[in-house]
Amino acid sequence: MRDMELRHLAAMAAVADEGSFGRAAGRLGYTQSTVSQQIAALEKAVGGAVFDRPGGPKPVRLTPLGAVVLEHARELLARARAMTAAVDRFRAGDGRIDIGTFQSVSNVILPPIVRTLRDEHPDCDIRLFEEEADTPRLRDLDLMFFDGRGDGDVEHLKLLDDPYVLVARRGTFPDGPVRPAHLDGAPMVAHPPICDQARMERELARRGVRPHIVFRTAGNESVLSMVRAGMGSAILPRLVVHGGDVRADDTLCLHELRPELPAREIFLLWQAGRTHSPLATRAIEIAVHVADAITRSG
Amino acid sequence: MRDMELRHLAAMAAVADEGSFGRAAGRLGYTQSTVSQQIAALEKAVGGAVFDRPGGPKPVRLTPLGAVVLEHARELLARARAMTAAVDRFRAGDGRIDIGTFQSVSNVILPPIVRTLRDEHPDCDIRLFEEEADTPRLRDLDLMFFDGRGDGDVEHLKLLDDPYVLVARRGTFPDGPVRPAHLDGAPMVAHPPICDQARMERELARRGVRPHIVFRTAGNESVLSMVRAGMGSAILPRLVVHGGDVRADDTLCLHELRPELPAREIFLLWQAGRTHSPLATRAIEIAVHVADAITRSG
DNA sequence: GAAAACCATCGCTTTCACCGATGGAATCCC
DNA sequence: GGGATTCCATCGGTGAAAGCGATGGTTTTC
Repeated sequence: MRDMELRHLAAMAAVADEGSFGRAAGRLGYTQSTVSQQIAALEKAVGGAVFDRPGGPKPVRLTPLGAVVLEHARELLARARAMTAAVDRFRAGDGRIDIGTFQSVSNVILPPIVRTLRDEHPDCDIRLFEEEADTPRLRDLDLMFFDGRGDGDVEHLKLLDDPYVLVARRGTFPDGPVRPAHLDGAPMVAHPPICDQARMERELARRGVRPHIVFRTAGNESVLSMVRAGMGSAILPRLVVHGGDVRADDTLCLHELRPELPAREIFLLWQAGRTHSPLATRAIEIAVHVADAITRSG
Repeated sequence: MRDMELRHLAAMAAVADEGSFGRAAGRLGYTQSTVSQQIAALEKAVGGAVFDRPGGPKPVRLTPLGAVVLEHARELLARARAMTAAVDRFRAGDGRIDIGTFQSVSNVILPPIVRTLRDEHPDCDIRLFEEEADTPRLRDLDLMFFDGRGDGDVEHLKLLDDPYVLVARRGTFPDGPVRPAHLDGAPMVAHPPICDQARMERELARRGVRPHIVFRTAGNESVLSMVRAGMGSAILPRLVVHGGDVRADDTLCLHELRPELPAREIFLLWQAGRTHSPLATRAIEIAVHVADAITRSG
């Protein structure tokens, strides 16, 4: 089996189609003698003649063994063609891409990326994974959005700074910037202390600001609802309140923080040393572009 | 696609399984450097890396392109294995055989042949074709039984002489041999004048014997029934009356012909120059053996 | 820092794929 | 029948490349 070659099988199929070594050679771009040798090699590999050669102008004819071989050969060749087609599609940018994400990115950054990818590659297969763990399984993903550099064998590309803003029920603070120090002891709603939330809280603490966290939830909407309900204020990355519905909400008020807190940084991560698919490469380009647009419009 | 080789795909699959070029080489019986070059060749063929090599003791890892390629490669390799398995089975004698036959052979010669073949090759696929035309389609058959040499590009092997006997209603003729001359003008039932029947009738005519054919039918049983019913006698090859039911039938009487008519000759035919399958070769051997046994017992 | 595991690369030899030309065999056509 | 035609097999030659062994560079492990 090791000494069977697709080339030989292709030659055999051509000969069977044409009924002649010479014509098959013409079709394949070989010499007649080459086809003759290819068939001879194939016959040595399978251990018997696959064609009867009547000699003279009569067409060659499959032997019973040849019929068995050809039946499988055609399937093999079809599979080989399917493979090159799949490779070509892959190289053109179709195929599958697995992207890890989290809420802010899912809501704001990812939709235009997905739309652009699907516009450019209608047949591509985009799978999104919104992981909840602190350090998700980058192992099985092509790309992952994350608000940190990641650790281990991970390469990162910084997409944008996502500055923290204060979201409060209107009237809680005077309009305009708020000093973080004013939040000391204030009731606050917050995300769980994972990812950048933890870093941000450490930064507050470093400045001696210890807000009173009255409720933690991972749901952005839940946080905002609690703020609306008067449960407390919230320090949120701007992307979280990016949607028009928050800015247009009269019961809520956005305040810049002065002096500002170090912004949450959003990165695109991938396993170090991994070769990207064309689709992934393109996704990275688009992500950078989208992030720039958001930063400029921010 | 032409420059993809099964060898390379096998190497790739082994590397993917083992996670290491060196171990894959060991499994395949190659050197590490050879596997390295095989993968390099494959990567040139598909136009991109199929493995990421982290370097050091870390296992190599499929690239996205590699995943696409491997998926198809495994199918190709499975098909290739299926092909060698099919070829091996064929060489062992399994497979299909198409045999053309006619009534006497179907009744007497073929059953022991089929039984022996099926005993030796339980998985073989024996297809029988009882053609009615005078010169049937040998083209699509592996072997054909026929009471003549055939014409055109046909090779023949004589199996046996099948002498003609006279079948008459008991009492029509005195027991013992009958002279053909006594049949001149006698009422007779006969097969249609095809195949050897025509030759036999010409031979009778050559001897000046012109029986009165009162009925022709292709069915052996019909001929015998008509003889039983007293419609006339019949000159039949001995194989036709080979069954015990005829000899044991008190209403019928078998007479030798003296001087005897030239026997019908039964041949095994096949298309000239065709390579036989092992199954066909074996079938020929068995046919010769069975024919000898019949001749000896006849 | 030494050792170990791993893959790429470089000569080198040998195999073999392919070509062009030639020869033998069967058929077709006058 | 004999020449022309249409086949495929084979031979010698050339160039590519498959495989090997040895070497070197890289990364991890201890």
